[in-house]
Amino acid sequence: MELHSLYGNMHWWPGDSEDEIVVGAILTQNTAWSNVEKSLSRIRKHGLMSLEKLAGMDKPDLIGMIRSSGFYNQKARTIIEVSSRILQGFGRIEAMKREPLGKLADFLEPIKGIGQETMDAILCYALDKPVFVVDKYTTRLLGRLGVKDASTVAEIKKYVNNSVGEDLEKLKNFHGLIVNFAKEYCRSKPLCKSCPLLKKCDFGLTNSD
DNA sequence: GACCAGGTCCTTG
DNA sequence: CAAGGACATGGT
Repeated sequence: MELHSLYGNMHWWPGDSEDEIVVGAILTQNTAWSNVEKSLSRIRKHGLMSLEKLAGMDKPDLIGMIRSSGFYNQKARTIIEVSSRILQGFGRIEAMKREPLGKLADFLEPIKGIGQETMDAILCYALDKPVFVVDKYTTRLLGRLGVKDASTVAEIKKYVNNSVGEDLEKLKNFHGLIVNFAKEYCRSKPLCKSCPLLKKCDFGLTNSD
């Protein structure tokens, strides 16, 4: 709620297509978004920004394009693997969206290189499933705000679901707001003490959202 | 030069 | 299950 008033609405997750969101979700693992953007535009420029094209790429070629995002060996492998599995299992993202959340989670979960957060990001932002994405910022923020019953990822999800329910747009928005907020105020590990929001939120976030 | 970024996997105790 | 290391580039 507080964050909302500061930044307003946003659809969030940069990316023109669902395919690009999937790729971005993998590339951004422990990596600054500015580095990810370079990789994405390189892929786009070569006309390869589709799961179909990516699935058929040679790993060295893909590595050449995503080098700036770091961890390029694992990420290239993951991108190719995810792309070909989706292609084989569903044909394309559109078809995937019609499947139930549980089935999609079971499909994504065993893929190497797709961890909890990446999976949630794909489910939420590419597949429109009502899942709240918990990242390092979220844990830190709620921790700093003194939300005690929300110290594990699972607890945080439950906590957020209690306040925003299954409203897809709100879930998308809330994670986006946290990331934006964090980028401005939370450069260092302990959340910035001079942040105006945190002062207010010692009351705010805990019981509204 | 050190530290960090919208993590994940694998190995140890 | 918690902790520790590896993976890697680019910005401050």
